[in-house]
Amino acid sequence: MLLIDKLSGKPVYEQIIEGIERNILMGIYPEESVLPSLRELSVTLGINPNTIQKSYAELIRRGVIIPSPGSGTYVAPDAKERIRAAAAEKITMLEELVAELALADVPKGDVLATVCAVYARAGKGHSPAHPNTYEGGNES
Amino acid sequence: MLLIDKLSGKPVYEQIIEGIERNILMGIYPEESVLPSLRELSVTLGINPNTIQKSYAELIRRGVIIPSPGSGTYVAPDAKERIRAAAAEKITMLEELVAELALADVPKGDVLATVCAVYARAGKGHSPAHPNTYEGGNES
DNA sequence: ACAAGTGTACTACCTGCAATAGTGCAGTTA
DNA sequence: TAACTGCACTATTGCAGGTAGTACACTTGT
Repeated sequence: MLLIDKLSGKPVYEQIIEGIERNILMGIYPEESVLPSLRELSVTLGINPNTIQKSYAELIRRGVIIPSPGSGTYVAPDAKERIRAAAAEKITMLEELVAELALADVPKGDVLATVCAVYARAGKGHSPAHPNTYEGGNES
Repeated sequence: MLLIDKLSGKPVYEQIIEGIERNILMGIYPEESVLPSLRELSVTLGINPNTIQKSYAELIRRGVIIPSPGSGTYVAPDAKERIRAAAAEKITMLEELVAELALADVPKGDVLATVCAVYARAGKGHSPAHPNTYEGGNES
């Protein structure tokens, strides 16, 4: 399920985007499956349909999901790949954040330890090599 | 000098806060020295005095700078310490960002390499222990 | 053919935040 | 005293996030 925190200060439509991408990466929304409809998500999340649509529109723009008017909105066959490619650009953000920490004399060891801890928690400490072993293709 | 990018999307007053903190950490604004007056900064940056004051007010709230009405605004004697303490809390942000990267299968090695590269560039790769021995940087 | 559900596209409105603009006041300093 | 300082206040503009409601064209299942 998607969890929305209206008090987090973070725009709701961004939370929805991140939540959907997370669900896709975790396999909760498998590639080529149907997403909840705008109105359905709107009801379950208690959020205006227009806000949902804003999120969907952005994901469509990124090629992560594909709309099929009258039928529904589907997870793109290469959704995970696209999400990963976009996420890789977050390395830039990482650089900026680490630069601030370095400037503030946060020990390099602390930062490295934090990174390792997070990866350990995520259970992805090993190199992923080629994550191409996934599900069989069919589509509408 | 402080550089403000009005097109960055980042609020100007935040850029001013970060710029001043950076200048303090780098010794450009030494502890206990006088900061530019509201009106002076307003002119040199081409920004409304109220915006500058908003930035100063936040830094005052954090105890990083100390106002002396009629006289000027001064860098707190323990300004660097306070800034560093606040910056250490950015570890939380680091955790969140790294978690996203991990989820997107960005190799742990890439992240670690990025961290090391940034620290090397910053010239702070060695344990800081007690960072009270360096710089006499000044300028204005 | 029909009804229900789908995505899409609008317009209008409210709210809060960032920023500008201007004025005035009290304190400090030379 | 004059000039500077920080401080406080109001008003206004612009923009982004979000809500609300409507309408339309398409697909699907019966």
